[in-house]
Amino acid sequence: MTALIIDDEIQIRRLLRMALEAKGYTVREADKGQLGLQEAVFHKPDVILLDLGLPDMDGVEVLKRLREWSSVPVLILSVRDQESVKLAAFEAGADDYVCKPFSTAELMARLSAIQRRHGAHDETSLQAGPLVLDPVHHEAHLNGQPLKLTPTEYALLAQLVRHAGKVVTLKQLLRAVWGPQAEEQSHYLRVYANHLRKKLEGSSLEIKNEPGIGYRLEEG
Amino acid sequence: MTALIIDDEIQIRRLLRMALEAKGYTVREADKGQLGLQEAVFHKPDVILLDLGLPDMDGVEVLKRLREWSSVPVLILSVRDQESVKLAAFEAGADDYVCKPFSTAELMARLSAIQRRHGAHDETSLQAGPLVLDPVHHEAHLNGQPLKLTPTEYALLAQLVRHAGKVVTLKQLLRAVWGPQAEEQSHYLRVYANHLRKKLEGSSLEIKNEPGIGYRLEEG
DNA sequence: TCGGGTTTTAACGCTTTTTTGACGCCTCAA
DNA sequence: TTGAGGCGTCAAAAAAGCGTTAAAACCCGA
Repeated sequence: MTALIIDDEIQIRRLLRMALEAKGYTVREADKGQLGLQEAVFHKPDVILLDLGLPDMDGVEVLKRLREWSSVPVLILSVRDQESVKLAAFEAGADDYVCKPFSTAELMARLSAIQRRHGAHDETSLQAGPLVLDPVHHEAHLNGQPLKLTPTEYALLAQLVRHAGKVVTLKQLLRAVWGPQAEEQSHYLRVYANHLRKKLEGSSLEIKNEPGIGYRLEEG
Repeated sequence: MTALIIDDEIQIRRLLRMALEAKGYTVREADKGQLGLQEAVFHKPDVILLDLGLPDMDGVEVLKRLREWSSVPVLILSVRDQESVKLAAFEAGADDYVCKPFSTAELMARLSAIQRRHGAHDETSLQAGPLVLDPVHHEAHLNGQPLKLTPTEYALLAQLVRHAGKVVTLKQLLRAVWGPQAEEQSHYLRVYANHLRKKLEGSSLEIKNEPGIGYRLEEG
């Protein structure tokens, strides 16, 4: 997951970089519009944070040029709260518009929202209730405590967390964890669901079974 | 294009209705959460404007219930500018969050933005009146409530929903659900039609029999 | 080669689902 | 009026799926 920040103020870039890296993003920066467009072309970020007040060209212009070839989600940052500017930005294809000064937490939430819509699942921090998975390091934390998982256990749990609350079919799980040739080996799931249930014991999470269909991670 | 407004203040509803109709939307209204959810089930709006301060239930709760079976774009309206509320709303699956009082033009622009994103990838879901089937998760929802179905029940109902309103012949149903070698076992259908009728009881849907021909799912 | 952790396989009793069989109703035609 | 065929209903029998446990096979670093 790569995020591109296009902003001329170094303080803002630092702040955003910290927040984004905490969420697991790889961050790239640009302090000018031209440079930002180049970055977008060469590094294909998964999301762009674009300031409207750039020294070399107008932010809306940057957005228009970008939209000629890319549909990457773009969140606009701006000091200007003028309605005409906002409308122009949305017209040009912005996904959201946030005024400075902004709340970092809200910004991250809005980022997730537009990425969710874009279809590219926000894989930076898999989370379901008190359970947090770190896809990069294959680590898990439950209620802040480290949770030891074998690779197979992790893979299965990750799959369940990705669709937390919803049923994931037996085939989907088996394909994702053991590969397509294991689609019929549903006894694997019984064994590993059992392992995970023991490790999730005492938390608010439950792995429920829908007979003949699949499994579901549920928060009680 | 249909928009659903869920808000208890009639002035707000009037204002939004005018703005939306000017944009060419068909508008539906609800002044309570329960009613809003029902509207969403029956009329499948293309976008929802949801006020958080409803008299009967919390707006975030409405959103959660909605998200159990629908991925329609939702824009939150709220008088509250608290960060925690915003975060909860985004967490629950909101697409945007606007504080009252709002600019109508900006609201329309934001609406366009989230709808633009939504149009990108359409989900495949079977529907017949108040019944929604999700083929990916093998889940069913009736009037927004989860409906528990066994694999065979699901397969049969899916077949009926695919041809909702039309007669499906005995052979077609048996082939689709039990396989070609079961074409003569019309007995199965009587048993399972019975199961489904019980589960659909109280809804507007009926499974009707055409003697000697087949079955038909009808909305009354 | 050994030892540990991990994955796979196997076996048991249990629950849920599917199949089967039985019975009574209704309709239609002889 | 009566009997045959299709239908709805119920419930028991059979099958399939599940949870659990433990042992066997596997893998990898020491």
